[in-house]
Amino acid sequence: MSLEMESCGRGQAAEVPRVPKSARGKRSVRKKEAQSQVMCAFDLLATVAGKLLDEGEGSAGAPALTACVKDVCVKQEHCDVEMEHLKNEVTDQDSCNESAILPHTVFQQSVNHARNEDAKAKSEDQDKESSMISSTKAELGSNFRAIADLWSPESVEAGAFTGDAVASLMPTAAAGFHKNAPHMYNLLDPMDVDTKPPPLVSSDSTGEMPRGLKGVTGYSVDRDDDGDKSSGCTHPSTTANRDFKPNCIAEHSRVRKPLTCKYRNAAPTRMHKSDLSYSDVERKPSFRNKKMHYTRQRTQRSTFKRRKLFDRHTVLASEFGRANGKGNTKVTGRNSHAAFLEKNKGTKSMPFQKYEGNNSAASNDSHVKLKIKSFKVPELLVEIPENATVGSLKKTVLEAVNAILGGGLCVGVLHHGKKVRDDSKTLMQAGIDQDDMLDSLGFSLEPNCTHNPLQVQPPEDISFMETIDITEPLARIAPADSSCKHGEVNVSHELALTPLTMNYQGSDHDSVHSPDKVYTNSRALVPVPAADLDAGAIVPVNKSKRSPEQGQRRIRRPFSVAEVEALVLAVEKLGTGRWRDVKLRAFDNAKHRTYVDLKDKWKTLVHTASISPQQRRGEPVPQELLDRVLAAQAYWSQQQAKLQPRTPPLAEARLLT
DNA sequence: CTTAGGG
DNA sequence: CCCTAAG
Repeated sequence: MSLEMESCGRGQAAEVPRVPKSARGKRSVRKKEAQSQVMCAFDLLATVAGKLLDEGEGSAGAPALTACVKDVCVKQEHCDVEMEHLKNEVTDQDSCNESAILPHTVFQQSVNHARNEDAKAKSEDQDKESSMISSTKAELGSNFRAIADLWSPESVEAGAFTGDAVASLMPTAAAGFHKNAPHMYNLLDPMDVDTKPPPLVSSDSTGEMPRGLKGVTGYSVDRDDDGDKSSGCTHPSTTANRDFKPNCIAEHSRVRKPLTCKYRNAAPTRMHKSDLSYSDVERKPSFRNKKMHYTRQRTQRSTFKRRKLFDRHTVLASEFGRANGKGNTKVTGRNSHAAFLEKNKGTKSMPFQKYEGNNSAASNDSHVKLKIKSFKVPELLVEIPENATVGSLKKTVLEAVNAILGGGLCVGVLHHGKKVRDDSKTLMQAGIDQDDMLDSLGFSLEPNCTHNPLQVQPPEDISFMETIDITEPLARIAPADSSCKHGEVNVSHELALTPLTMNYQGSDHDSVHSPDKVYTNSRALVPVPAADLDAGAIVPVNKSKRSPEQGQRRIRRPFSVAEVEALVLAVEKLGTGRWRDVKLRAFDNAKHRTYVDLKDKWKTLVHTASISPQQRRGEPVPQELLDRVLAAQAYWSQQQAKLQPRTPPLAEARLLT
């Protein structure tokens, strides 16, 4: 076994609960929404906890923060995905799972369509696997979501899952940031259904740039078009699937509609307080968040093509462990090794501890404190190259776990109870051999990876990365292609998460809930700024004046090169005046990143491209991209100008005639 | 809600 | 990123 270093390119991020700001202005509304979100979050957690308690699922003895590898085995091809169903369904599974799965299902379909015959067989396998993964995630998701939200609110959203499904079907793309381009996940091409005609160029009605553009700007539209549209299928810069036309996408939208409706209609059920579950919450978007994602409205009312059914309903987690951005977002050895991923499933058991709220003094203060001692993730199937490094092992496991919890966690490796910090060491060098894996290897879930081992990645995009970072799933496919040269390690273990302590209040949706505190006791775990909690929690209806709660400024999330690349691609095609479309097209899955953000980013990009490299700061953006930024900016500005002077294309055409 | 711009 | 004015 030799190794290859791989840093854990992922950090957790918890996003400060925030109501989509698009609805700026109406603070009162925002407040209310946040409030609702918090309430729901707590209700959920409470529900989950309650269920578990009822089923006496507590494994008091589970040592927190550690996991044991119970089983290691080498397998051939794909992992056997055992779809062991969760035993403790926390709630209305049907609707819950369904909603969680839909996205993938749809995605897969389109992806498969896109694939070529020769890839068909493989595709099916993968498809199957993805499917299972999706299901698994859905299941786990429904059960863990509430908790997971504590760490990573966004990643739990449907969008996050979607990415994986697609990713697993993706060919092993070349290295480079492209691979992560978010647009690749957007199979749903707004352009295909968008009724809004392109603003500038008539020939652009199909979302294509005028041919002439090529000459003018120097960038190829074709590349963009094909690569982009076939997104989930191929690397944008790859010419491979050029011929592939995104028809499936359009279909997609259509297909989605019914599903969406289904989902929406599934809301009606009854449900008691005790029944209140995640799904329940989900079904009440209106209640939780009146202003759904901005992309929603238009969509819903117009074509239903969107599938954004969930809103973020988290408010507990907060940002933490933010890497200071800057250059450390790079994942090394990214494409170097193939192998990976997981399969997991299993039952989850979360030992809870319930104890009366001491301060229940407050009259009807029905607080209930729940202490989650640990989480158990029964089975995780991990595939790693024989020459995997500790780092890659961590990453792999992390990814598997993230897949379950939705991200926001880091994985630590313990050997004989001792933390193995050097990620660059090979398992062997670290003294871990096959035999060891059976009994002396352990994993720990760490909320924050600020220490060297697990490289820190700015919380950045949990959701974004989650969705666009197809690296992982991709990797997983590789082995298959290479006829699985690598051994597959089937690791079955328990993962104990740091305990969580929080207060939870009854689920009176109409009342104000105010979690006292949410925290985990492990160092560095999601420190929740009081503000955040207060934000959603306390919404003094009368306190007209300051409500800084809400005011929390969103955490800063530097755009990664991948994002920039996606942005550039989208703008090249759509122009600079259609941010909403750009958003939909390239950042549909990035819950954060509003179109305003994109617009702002573009603004800065243009600026950045104009200044000398020395003056630039932050993660350096490839000059190539900057050049494209300028080209696109120039081009679209020109178009803009053209239209301005009351020179309708037609008129011009006539003139020419 | 979206855009466009200034802060 | 935030905030606003406009559409």
